[in-house]
Amino acid sequence: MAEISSDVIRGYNDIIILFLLLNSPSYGYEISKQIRSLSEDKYIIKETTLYSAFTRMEKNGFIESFVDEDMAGGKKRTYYRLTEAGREHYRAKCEEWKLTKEVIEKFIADEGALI
Amino acid sequence: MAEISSDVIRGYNDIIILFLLLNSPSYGYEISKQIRSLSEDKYIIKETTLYSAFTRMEKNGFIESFVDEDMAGGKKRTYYRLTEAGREHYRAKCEEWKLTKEVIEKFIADEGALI
DNA sequence: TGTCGTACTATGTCTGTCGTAGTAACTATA
DNA sequence: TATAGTTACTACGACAGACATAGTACGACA
Repeated sequence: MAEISSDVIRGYNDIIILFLLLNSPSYGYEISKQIRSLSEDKYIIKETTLYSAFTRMEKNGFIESFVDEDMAGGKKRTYYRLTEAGREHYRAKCEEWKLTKEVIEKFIADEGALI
Repeated sequence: MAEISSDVIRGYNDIIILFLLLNSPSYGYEISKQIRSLSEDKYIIKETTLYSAFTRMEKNGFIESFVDEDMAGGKKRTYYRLTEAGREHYRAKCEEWKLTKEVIEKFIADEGALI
């Protein structure tokens, strides 16, 4: 199965992660599984990429973290919730995506033209 | 007018440049103008990005350069032509694009869902 | 004479992604 | 009871494509 290279995805992890936070807070491991299943195994985000995206986006004010201390066994889990700025960032990124898509498609040759 | 940021485009300059070399050799300045006009001013590639892409893609065997020494005024111009490997690279990148598009669209919310 | 367009080259920086490694608790299986 | 697997991260360093800034040099045109 063909895989999507990292370079292609660069800059789109934001959209992907924020989408999964639109309706309710979530945490790293769950988001990673959701990306995998929603993309039907076509995109498997690297752990380091995901967690560094969290750090970056929190610094930018797009998400906020809170820790669930009361899990069984004393384990901790860090949740992230979308801020209003994050929602706006998501909207803007989606607009950008539409534009990008239009532009790139102008540089895709017809099947036949490729011999 | 909204502009496309570099991160969005990252990894797609290859497709864009190679597309413009599919039918005939060309050179930096012309390609840059063609990108601008074909995208209707929505994407203006940076000179340094373009020329470093040439260097990289020549190193990878996707394109070959030759110099036109006989221009009026003794000026030189470096042309690039697509190799067979470059054509294959272009094909592969287009396939990857289709996959990427499908995946990313799964993470784009409906207009209405965004309040 | 000076500005604009053409056609690049050089050098260094930034940043999102990735590779590698490690920690630590719980859970199912043999 | 041992051990492999899953969950849930953190730390650190490296890579590479894109970018900022600057400079070179020729021709055309006013």
